[in-house]
Amino acid sequence: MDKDEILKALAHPARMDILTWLKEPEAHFSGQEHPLDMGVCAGQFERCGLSQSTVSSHLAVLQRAGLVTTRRVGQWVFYKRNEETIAEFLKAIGNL
Amino acid sequence: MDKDEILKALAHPARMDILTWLKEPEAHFSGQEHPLDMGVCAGQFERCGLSQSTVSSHLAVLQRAGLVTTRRVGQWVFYKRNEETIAEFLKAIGNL
DNA sequence: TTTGTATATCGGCATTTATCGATACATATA
DNA sequence: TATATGTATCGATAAATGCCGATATACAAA
Repeated sequence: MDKDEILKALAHPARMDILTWLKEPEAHFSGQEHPLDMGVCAGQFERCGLSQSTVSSHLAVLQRAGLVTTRRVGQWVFYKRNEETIAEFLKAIGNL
Repeated sequence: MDKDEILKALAHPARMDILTWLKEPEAHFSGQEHPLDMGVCAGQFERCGLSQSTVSSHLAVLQRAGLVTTRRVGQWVFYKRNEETIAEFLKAIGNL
């Protein structure tokens, strides 16, 4: 758990949005073709208004920081929050 | 309380260090000439290894984000944590 | 094998950030 | 007033970040 890397990852509104959306997949990605318990398909996040390549890059930042996990299924990559790391981070930042 | 601005402010190790040091002034700035309840003198933070101008810039970022308050006394400027804003931020980030 | 779809990576560009030394500004003191 | 000290701002430069379109890669299906 690299706190500095996590803070840098959170310091962008699009990435914060993605993490927040992922907290309630049913509320934000109900239209997804695949079952939501597999995670949320990368392409779904293009709703933030950025290009596919930019979104992919933001997702990579979140993953490198350990804030999300990914799972490839066929041609798709599904994203989920990594609640363990997030909880660990929150505990650490809690006594800021 | 601008959460995004605060996250950006926190996303630099030197600024995190400064905020952390300010949490326990007695532990980190006991050598200061002035009483610590006035705050910590700007120059004290040069111990992070950066130049005076760079440190001043980092302090300005923290202040703009509302994370610290300043008070000029004579030729010195004293810094204190802004616990209200920090608490508000922690509450907001708490349900990340 | 060819085509189509989803995602990642690459190259390029613009913007932002970090950093420093030099200088300006504020205040205290001689 | 002149000088010294602490802090902020300026100008320059390098590095990092964000963004896009184009291309590459992974996989599925025809």
